[in-house]
Amino acid sequence: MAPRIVDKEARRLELVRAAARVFAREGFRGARIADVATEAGLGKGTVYEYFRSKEELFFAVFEWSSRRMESEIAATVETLESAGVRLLALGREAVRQGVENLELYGLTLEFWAAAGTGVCEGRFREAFKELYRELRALVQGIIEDGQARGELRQDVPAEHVAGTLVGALDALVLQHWFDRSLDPLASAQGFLETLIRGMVNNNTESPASTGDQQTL
Amino acid sequence: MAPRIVDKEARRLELVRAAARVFAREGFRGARIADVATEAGLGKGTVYEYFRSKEELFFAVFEWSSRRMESEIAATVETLESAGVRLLALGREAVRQGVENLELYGLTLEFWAAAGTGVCEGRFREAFKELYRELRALVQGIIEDGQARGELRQDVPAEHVAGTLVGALDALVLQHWFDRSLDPLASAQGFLETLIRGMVNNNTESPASTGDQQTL
Amino acid sequence: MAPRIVDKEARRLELVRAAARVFAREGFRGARIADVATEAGLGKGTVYEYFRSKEELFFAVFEWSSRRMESEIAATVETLESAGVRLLALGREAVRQGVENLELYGLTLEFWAAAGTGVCEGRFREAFKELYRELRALVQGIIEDGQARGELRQDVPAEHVAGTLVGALDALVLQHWFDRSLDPLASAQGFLETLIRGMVNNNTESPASTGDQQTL
Amino acid sequence: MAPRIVDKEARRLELVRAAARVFAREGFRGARIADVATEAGLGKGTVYEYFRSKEELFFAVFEWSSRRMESEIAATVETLESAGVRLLALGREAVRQGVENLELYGLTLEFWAAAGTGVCEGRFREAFKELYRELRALVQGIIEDGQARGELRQDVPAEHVAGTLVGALDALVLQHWFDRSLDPLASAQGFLETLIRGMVNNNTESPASTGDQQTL
DNA sequence: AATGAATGAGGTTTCATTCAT
DNA sequence: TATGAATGAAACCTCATTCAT
Repeated sequence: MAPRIVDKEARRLELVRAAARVFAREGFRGARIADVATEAGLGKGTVYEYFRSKEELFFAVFEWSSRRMESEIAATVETLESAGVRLLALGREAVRQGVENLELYGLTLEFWAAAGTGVCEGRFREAFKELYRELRALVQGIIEDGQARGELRQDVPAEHVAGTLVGALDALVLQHWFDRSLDPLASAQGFLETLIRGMVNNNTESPASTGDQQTL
Repeated sequence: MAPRIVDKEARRLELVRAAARVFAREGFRGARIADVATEAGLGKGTVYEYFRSKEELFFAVFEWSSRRMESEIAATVETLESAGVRLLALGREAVRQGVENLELYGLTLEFWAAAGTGVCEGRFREAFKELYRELRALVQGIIEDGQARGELRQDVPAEHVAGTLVGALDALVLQHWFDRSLDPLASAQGFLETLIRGMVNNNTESPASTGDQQTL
Repeated sequence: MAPRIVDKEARRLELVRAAARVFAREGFRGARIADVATEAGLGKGTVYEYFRSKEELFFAVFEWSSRRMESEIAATVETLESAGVRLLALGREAVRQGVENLELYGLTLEFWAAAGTGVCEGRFREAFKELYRELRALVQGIIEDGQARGELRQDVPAEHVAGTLVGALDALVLQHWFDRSLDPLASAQGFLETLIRGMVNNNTESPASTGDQQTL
Repeated sequence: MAPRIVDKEARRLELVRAAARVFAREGFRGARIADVATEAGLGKGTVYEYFRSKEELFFAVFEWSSRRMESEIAATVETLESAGVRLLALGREAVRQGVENLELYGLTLEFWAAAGTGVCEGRFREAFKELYRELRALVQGIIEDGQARGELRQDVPAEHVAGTLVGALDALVLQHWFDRSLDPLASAQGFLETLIRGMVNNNTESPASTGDQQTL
């Protein structure tokens, strides 16, 4: 009665991960469905049992990776208290993720391009809009929290700083991608300490002390 | 015969500009040589009189646009004095360029992707490495200048701040690309003011006063 | 065990009927085995328990439908006497069949194509040769019977008229298939009356009188 | 200035003729674009310079062949006078065309199938509707002309006879396609003489005399 | 007996590039 | 120098068929 027993959900995930590696390596254009199938140890046709098209698969990779990224970052700052500490932790985590999965960073560039002019343009753009909105909200929340606690100055434009900060961390990994001699973790640390110094309420208290408590 | 040389150069530029529009609109993958030819009002074969291949043409567009971008930014900060003012001006200019040529912003995404995994990967990566190196040097120079003048604190990690700042400005336009409701100019301004506040030497002197002198 | 055999036969027929609907709707090329399985409420693999291949299934549909068609037509003329009446009845029945099962008429077109250039070409051609031979023989028998009874002229070329008549009825449904505003029953009736008028022995006796006895 | 000089119209026709041969031989499904290209002595890609798709090419073949068929038939009956003679001539020509180009007859079967359930269904159906409408009108005109001249009986249902006759001729070639031992020309002749005998006004005058004057 | 997951052969189509004019 | 007709490599995707359960 029953056909071959497989966990379709698990196999789908396998395919997404295999596709992530191939897309990262070859780009959307350069990746062939056959490559993905081979990478997953399956037949070409099988890919189409799980994804309607190459675009669909690509988007699934995007969702998988952005969801993972977001939740890991959110988890990082969950338990901390001081806004300064949380921002530093967030920055470190964002950069760490990029650097530690550098072989997958090409994916981000492909996703951006897809959102720009490429495949499923609208869909990707919408998803990125939402993703960045959430990331900004996370950072903005930390800043506003710090303002409420009296830790940060009231005149810090939380929304603007949040938006720029989110982008800045992205961009650090980007530059590291181009130039491996750069140390994005150090840059994030140095930069954030400076930025935080511009945000803390009591300027006589060195913000560096906040940072010093962090183990890098 | 001599004027022919001028013509060739001019026509080459025409082609680069036409290609820029098409690549921005359709992406590298989606753009067809025939489209570029049509956009330039020329025959398909003619493109190959000026560029060996699609990749070559794409790279020419990259060089043309990045060179233009860089020189415009450099020009902006050339004549100013105070580091704070110069940084604000640079930020505004970088963002302004992106926003005012938003229809060409897709190009940047395509270039990144090309450097990531795509066409001429190595060549693009090398070029971006150099480009970002120069932009960082520009900003780093401004900061170090400010430190030398006593305007900025000695403990500001110029290199790290420079790297992150350059990326942050890029990223503001990126987010605007995804979400037009964001105002990258305002974000840049608010963010820079905060950052500069963390860099200036005499904390009793509000850095906002520096910013206030700027007409946005 | 014994009832199993009945089940198998019944299920095979179910599949043939389901396939008939799908092939008629989608054509041989457009029909997928999966569609047939779904239409029959069975699993895809099950189809292969009953038919070696898509072609085999297609041919089974042909045999089922042509056998049914032929026997229904033969039954119609079995009990009648006069050649004119029998020809009119046969014509009406042939057209009625086509029109009443118009949703299956696509099958005929597919079968013809299969016999022409397509799948199992030889097999279909042979089967059609036999089918038309039998239909012609049926009509030819009616005519020759009429001649033997003195009802029809001796100089009517029975074989030629039979062949053409058989085809003509087919073709009426074909035209109706293309243009629903045509009334193939009326055409068959009007045409047959004219043709019969050319065949009856005593031209003073109106063949229409023969037709008038028919209820349309 | 000028590229390779070719007569695009002529080459298009070459391709249509090559495609006709291949489609007739292999059917729409079995024919590969590569086959057509080879048959025309061109490269695969070239086919797509002239036809947007396989379907488009197929339809072009249909238009070419049906237009040719129609005009040849129309030309045949143009100069004749008597309705009987014209009908005999038309029948002979219709059959002759089919038989003399028997290697292309598979096309007709493919076209019918395409109109039934296949490719471009609607388009083909519409085209066939129009084609048959015109052929019927041609025959109907001949009959009505004969009625006006007093040659044919007033009570002949011109429209119904025309429709059936057109189809009958089609069907004769179809049967010949299945069974080469049949002589469709003889059948057409014998059938038409009988039919005409049922249509002529003065039954004392044998319609066969009309037919006898024809050289078969 | 029944199923449906897996498979890969095969064909359409696109488009960068060439080259005769 | 400019052109665009010709080309064929390359890749997506479909779906008949198999076979483990």
